[in-house]
Amino acid sequence: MKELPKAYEPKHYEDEIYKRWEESGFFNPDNLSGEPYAIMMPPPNVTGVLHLGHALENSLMDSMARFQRMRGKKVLLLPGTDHAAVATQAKVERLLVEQGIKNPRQELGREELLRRIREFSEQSKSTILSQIKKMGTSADWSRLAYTFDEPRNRAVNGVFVRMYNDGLIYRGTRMVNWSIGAHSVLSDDELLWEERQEPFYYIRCGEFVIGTVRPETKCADSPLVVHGDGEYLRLRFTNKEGQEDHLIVSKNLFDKKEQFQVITNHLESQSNFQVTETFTGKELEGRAFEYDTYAAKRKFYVIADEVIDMEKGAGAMTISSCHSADDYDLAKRRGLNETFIQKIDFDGKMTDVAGPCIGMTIVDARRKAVEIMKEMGLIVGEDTKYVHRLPICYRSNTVVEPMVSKQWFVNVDKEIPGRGKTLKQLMREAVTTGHNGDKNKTVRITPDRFEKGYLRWVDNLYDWCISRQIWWGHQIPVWYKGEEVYVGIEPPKDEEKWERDPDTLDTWFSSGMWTFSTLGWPEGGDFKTFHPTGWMQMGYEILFLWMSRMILFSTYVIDGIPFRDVYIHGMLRDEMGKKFSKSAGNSVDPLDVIEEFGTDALRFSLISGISPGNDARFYDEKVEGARNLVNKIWNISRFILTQFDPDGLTLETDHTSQEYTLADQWILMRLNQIIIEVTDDLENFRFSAAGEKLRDFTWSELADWYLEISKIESASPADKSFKSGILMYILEILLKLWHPFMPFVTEAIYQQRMRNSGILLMVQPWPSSVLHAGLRTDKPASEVLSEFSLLQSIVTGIRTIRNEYGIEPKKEFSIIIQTEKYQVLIDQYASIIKNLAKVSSLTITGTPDQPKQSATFVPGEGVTVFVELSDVIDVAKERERLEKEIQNLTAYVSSLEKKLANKQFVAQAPASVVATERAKYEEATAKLSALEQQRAPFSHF
RNA sequence: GCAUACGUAGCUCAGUUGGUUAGAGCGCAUGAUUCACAUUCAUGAGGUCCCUGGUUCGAAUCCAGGCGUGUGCACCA
Repeated sequence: MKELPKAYEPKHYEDEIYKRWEESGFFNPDNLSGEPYAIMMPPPNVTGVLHLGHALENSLMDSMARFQRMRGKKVLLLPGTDHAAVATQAKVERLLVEQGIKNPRQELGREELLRRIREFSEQSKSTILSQIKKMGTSADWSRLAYTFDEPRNRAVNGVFVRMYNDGLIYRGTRMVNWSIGAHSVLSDDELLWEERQEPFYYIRCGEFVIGTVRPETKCADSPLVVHGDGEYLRLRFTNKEGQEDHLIVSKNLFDKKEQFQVITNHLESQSNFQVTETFTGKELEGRAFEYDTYAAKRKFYVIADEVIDMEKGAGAMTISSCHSADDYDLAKRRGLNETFIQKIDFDGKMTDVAGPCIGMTIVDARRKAVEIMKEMGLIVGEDTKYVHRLPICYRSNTVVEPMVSKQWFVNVDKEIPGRGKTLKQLMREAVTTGHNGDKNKTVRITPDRFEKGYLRWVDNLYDWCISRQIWWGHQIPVWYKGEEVYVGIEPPKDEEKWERDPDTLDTWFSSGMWTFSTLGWPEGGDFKTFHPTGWMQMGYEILFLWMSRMILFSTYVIDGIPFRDVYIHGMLRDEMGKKFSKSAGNSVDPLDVIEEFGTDALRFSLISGISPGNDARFYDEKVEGARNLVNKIWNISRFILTQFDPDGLTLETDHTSQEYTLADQWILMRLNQIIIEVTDDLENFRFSAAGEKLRDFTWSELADWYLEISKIESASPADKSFKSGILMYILEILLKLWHPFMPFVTEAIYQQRMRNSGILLMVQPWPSSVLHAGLRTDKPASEVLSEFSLLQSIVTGIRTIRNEYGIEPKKEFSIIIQTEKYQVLIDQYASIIKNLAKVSSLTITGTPDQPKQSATFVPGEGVTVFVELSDVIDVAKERERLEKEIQNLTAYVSSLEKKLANKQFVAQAPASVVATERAKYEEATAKLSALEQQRAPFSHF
């Protein structure tokens, strides 16, 4: 075997290996056989760059894909990107503005702007895709999809038309969320809520006092609304000018001294408010008066309605039907048609009802309106500590305004013709009873606690607003000619006479079909083979945005579920637990990490120490640890491949049971257990647990013990040749087990092992849990394991004493092991003990004599070890050491004694538990008495 | 307000249906270096499993209450 470098250098292998995998064709399931198994890559934004979240997702999905592929499945990991409608258009528009194009939509027009966005995203697409390749993702690039390409457009239009014909899609005027930054409507689920402190103004309106954080909208409000059962007070006071004045406020506000103080202070009219009249809201209803707003003189009248919350503000409000969801509902309900006055336009500018504020932005208008109202004496109070939450556009990061507009919606509550169910019910069924009550068509969510949240979300769902006033996206397949409406996949015949709806569809409308639109639906082929997909993973933040829509479309369109399993992962945070973000300056570029530590190290550090649905921290030390592990695997392999003969005996054919040493049997049994456990963990998505078990086996058992022992047990050429067979066997399995986690290093080693013969590890069969037929032993596994563990205890016990007495490592000493039961065993493996513990002479005796000047320990029942220390023995120290051990053991024994003396325990606990406890007790007692015997001589000192 | 998750060693976290003298990695301490690996090895110190009560023969684990932290939803004149 040729020389291998001392340390694994990822850079020398990764790109080359990836190329080989790609060229092999095994990323493409057409070249694989077996049961189909598909994983759809959650498509990253086409304009995005790889971040840690992608890195985590790629690690997870690729580990799963590789595991399933090795298990003999026909695995399709389908890659793709998302056109991310609003986000992308907003991003490109921002860039264009920076380049001096003030209003890109106006200046460039639809076609040209689309061309620019397309150009930008095509360029960007290759970046993210090549970055995904760096992660080692074993995706089938020949099936690369894009949410905004032709096949996906056909699917989107087809589904839209079908839903329209089923009456599930309708057009209506509604209060919607308007993002001024994105210049588009958003669905409820696209809002982020941000807490802000903004002044809350008490404004007079005639004698009435209303409260608001939006004084700029108080230019054209009417009527004034009070609660019918609310109590209101008319207060008399002396104003700044020293004149008598009146205000009507809710009793609630007046009684809340701290709140009312805001008004008192403002009017500089301390404590001389006198209640002159009291009314209920009903009594006030119908009053009419004229009053000046900051913009114009207006007529007001009073109505009473239960929408008013007496606990809030002043217990009275005026209506802004076009700019508040509650007001809109109220106005609709009460038929207050004259209140639909638009004060803010879709660019976020004040309209011509705003008087002095016409054309101003909301922020400017607010400042100006307050200024004017202050001069007019309309502002009677200002609560500067008011905190409320504002909806923010998740894409453009600007405040979202409630606005009234005509939009397209998906009706989630309408019964689907011929199905007897609503979309809501379909979404519910898929995770509860199974689609159409079929248990085999159930989406299983891991961890299952997210199921509750999902169901609650489904139950509270309102119609989904799917139209967007942007150009970058699937244009709605609807044409208008006067009052006529045409909806179809193909344009109407005399197309030029029709006008197409300029709006596009919500990006989630297309990504919701991702599991089947990517498979050529409705044409078939791949769709038939791979749907429903096997596994999907995503962060909990897009559970509602994406998962729910995939379930909606799958169940409605293709009458099935989109995937059998969905694994929800948490978010990655920095060392301090903060979110990664560019603005916080803590972002980590996965490519930098790969450059420094290698892809395998990055992948393993992302996957270990995490649990589904919970956030995890990511920091350098974690990657360093993973890098060290990668290197350890490299060196284990280097040792085996360079020190032993790869072409010698094989375990499969040349080994017979008698030749196996205890260590051989032990490591093979442990390996067998690890195969079973790791397979089970991966089948149940316990990536972290699987990784930890493998790490522990690889490092603490294989490297630290078995490889060390194999050096000792390979003294003769025959023994060495025998060992080679075992080591090659273990190495091959080890590489396979590690492959899903660390595809590059394992493949690199495998290529060395196979002498670059072109055989790829990535398609080798996953190790089976059955012990190799070559290993036959009369001993049960438990006996092998416990015997080996005794040897380990003897070795570590000696090392401990050596350390405690500060004996130089080079100094060899003699030990005596007193045992009846294990004489043969210890004698047989004396050389291991001597080598690993650096012991020059080892005597085994059956007689319980204690040599003088020695330290003692009991590694297990029936064995006592004496370490001869002659001149270095420190009697006091030795006595103390033994004393401490005995104390520990005594406490342990007595706790077991108590347990076993408990009749209820013996009677009620399962027999196996009682037996285990009894065995523990017996062993501990035996150890204890052995130790006490050793202490006796010391007690004289 | 409602919901949900979390609270275990100095730090980051495991601990799968109740049965361990409660674990790992990192960090720390002591010592080792030609012989696969200092990206290494050996050894060690370090825990009121947030608190209180309950269920049970038995609780880090189940239940109730409390405290603390995070997140989602709701409210949003």
